[in-house]
Amino acid sequence: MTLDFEQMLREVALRVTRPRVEVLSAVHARPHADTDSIIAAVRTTLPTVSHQAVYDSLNAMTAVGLVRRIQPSGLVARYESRVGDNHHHVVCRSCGLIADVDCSVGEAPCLIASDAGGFTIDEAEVVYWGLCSDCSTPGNP
Amino acid sequence: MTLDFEQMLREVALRVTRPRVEVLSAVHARPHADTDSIIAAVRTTLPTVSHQAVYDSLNAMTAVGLVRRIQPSGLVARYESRVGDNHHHVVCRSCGLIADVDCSVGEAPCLIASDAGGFTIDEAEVVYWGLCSDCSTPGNP
DNA sequence: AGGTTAAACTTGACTCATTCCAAAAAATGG
DNA sequence: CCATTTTTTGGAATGAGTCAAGTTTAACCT
Repeated sequence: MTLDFEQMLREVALRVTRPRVEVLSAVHARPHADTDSIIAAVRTTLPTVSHQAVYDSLNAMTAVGLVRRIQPSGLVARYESRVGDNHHHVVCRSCGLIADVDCSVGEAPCLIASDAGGFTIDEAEVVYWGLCSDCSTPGNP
Repeated sequence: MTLDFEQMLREVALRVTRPRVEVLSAVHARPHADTDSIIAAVRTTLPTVSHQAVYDSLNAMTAVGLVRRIQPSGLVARYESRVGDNHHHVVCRSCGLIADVDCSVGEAPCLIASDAGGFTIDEAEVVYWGLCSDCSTPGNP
């Protein structure tokens, strides 16, 4: 499995380093994890990584589109490996759980290709807010 | 004009204080302003307000729906007075300029009433990313 | 009106995610 | 395998936002 990730890094012209491989692996293993969780996960196999190396890796991989950063209002940044498609997210207001949602209105790109107010739009980001099934069960405020 | 804002505060059962009136006025005067700008604006007429009072006012007014907080990924919180309708925002990747966009796909609530993956959704938040007309002019990266 | 009380405000310290920095280490390319 | 360039390290810094103790004030009551 490690080879997979090395390959993916090379394909986007990023140098292959242990921290990057482990970070990429961690993001694949736990979708929607925040930076702290990823640092913790990486340290189980690579105990000495600095938090900075993880931040750098995540930024570099986000920049080339290997991973995707999601950051709903008021929450810390989270990362996922599902990239390239056009899915969105549901966030639980109570516990912060995030789940994927496929684009439901309109077709694939979910994007206004035209410009609005002179803006040239290249991405539409949708966040749905609500309660997950656990939190909407009677008894949880 | 001051009376207007006092009235609005009373209608939502918030105590009428100078800081609140001035904050509300500032949010109306400059849509999409961030907290710092609002603090600065309020201090032109009320030089001694603490930043905490402004934060508190904004939180209280956001909680009752008198103002709306918007917080695109990576940017600081911004506030606007246009509430109750269902408009969204375009954000310029280059300069951070924000403009309003009316709901364009689907009808008014822009909301999946059904539940996705067990979630009970109550709000759909859409952010369009791109470049404003100034920043997409040749010459600006 | 004047007193009472709960809500707001002030001040200043503090948190915490994220970034900056300079030196040390490691990964490619020749 | 060595030189060059990029990463990683470790620690300090930044900055939006929050917390808490004590004081002030708006709103309610008679």
